[in-house]
Amino acid sequence: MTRNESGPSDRDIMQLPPLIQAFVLHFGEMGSRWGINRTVGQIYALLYVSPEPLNADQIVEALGVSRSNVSMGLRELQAWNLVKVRHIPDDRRDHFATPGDVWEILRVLAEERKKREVDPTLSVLRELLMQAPASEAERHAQARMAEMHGLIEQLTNWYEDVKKLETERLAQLLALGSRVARLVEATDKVVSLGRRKRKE
Amino acid sequence: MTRNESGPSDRDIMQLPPLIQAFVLHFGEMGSRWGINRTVGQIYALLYVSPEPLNADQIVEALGVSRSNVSMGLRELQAWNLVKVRHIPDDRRDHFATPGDVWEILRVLAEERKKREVDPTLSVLRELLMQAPASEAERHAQARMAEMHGLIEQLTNWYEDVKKLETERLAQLLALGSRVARLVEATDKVVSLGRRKRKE
DNA sequence: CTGGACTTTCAGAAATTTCTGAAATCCGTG
DNA sequence: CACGGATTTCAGAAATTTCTGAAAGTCCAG
Repeated sequence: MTRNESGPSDRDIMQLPPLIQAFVLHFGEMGSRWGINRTVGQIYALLYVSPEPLNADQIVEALGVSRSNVSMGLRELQAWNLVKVRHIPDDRRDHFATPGDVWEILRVLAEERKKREVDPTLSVLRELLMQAPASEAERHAQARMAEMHGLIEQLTNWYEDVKKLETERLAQLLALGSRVARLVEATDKVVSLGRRKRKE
Repeated sequence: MTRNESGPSDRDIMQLPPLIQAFVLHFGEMGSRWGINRTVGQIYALLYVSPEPLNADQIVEALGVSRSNVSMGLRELQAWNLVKVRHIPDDRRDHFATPGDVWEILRVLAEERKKREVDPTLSVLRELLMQAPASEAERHAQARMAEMHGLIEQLTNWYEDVKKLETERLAQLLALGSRVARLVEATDKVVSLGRRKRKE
């Protein structure tokens, strides 16, 4: 039974508590800077602060957007692995929730953004670097591309590496911040000392 | 998505070497995923691989877009600190170039994206966390916001920390990858051992 | 000043993205 | 297998963003 009360007036966000409304609206506006649209941002924010999974109609009512828009938004969020379907006993409708652990969310975000924003460029660069330059201009361009490729590869290698760490260790590393540099410095000395015996 | 498919229109990119053209076109298409528009992406790519600074008209000719569009694109890239003006002796026109060092570019990008994508959210979260929750729903929402805020703050603190490192050290750190975790682990032991006697 | 080389601004056109309602599809039940 | 609730699809409407040409602005040499 759908208790679909027609909205009292306009299409605005309805009776959400002000705190939640502010949060949802902010994510909606931020959405564009993050490459997602307003509705998707709002849906995500709403699910993120919701104590239990919501179904599509609840989202429609809370945000005041069309059912089909919510459907598409949820679809996109699922493609991003940012929401998952939960089933509630004795309820045929799909319910949706965000992962509870913020670290998990961070991992998913990093992974997906890398997949969409970095990997394609990396692969184009690789391809272009394979070709033989046909002029001085192309040679120079390729050298620049090689620089870019090298940097991105270093970054992604590092990322692939640290993403394997358990959250516990990751947090420790974060907490260390640049103090870790001192460690590296120390290691560096040891290494370069060792190297000096053979070379230089 | 793409407008200029294979039309031999005179508005297309002109006599760029194929390698450079491919690079420029890729950055144009990637632009949308990066929150910049096609022209801005293309301008950046073009300047990035150019051996010397270009003036606006050269960009117009290379990309086949309007002069005003180039002007706006350059303006945006300058706002991002991704291109700088260079002056060529005996030439009144402004010339533009990207920073040569890819690490410098990385720093600029990180800084600007943080400024645009993270800082506003952090400040909204802080503000919302100050308010007294008026209901159980708000209380729960605030708890979730606090989790998010905590994580973002940890990340930005880490970032503020490591961005101070010289490129040299930064590269070392990257190269270490997750092996740094072992160092941390070891240090952890040493430190906790040492703490019983003395420090550092 | 004035003329000309260079650049920016801006209103509207063009392109793209987002959103919607209606229709179609799916799927378990009676 | 027909019914009905739940969901998705999709064509077009609405909103937003990007792009352009024309006009205005800037700056300097003469």
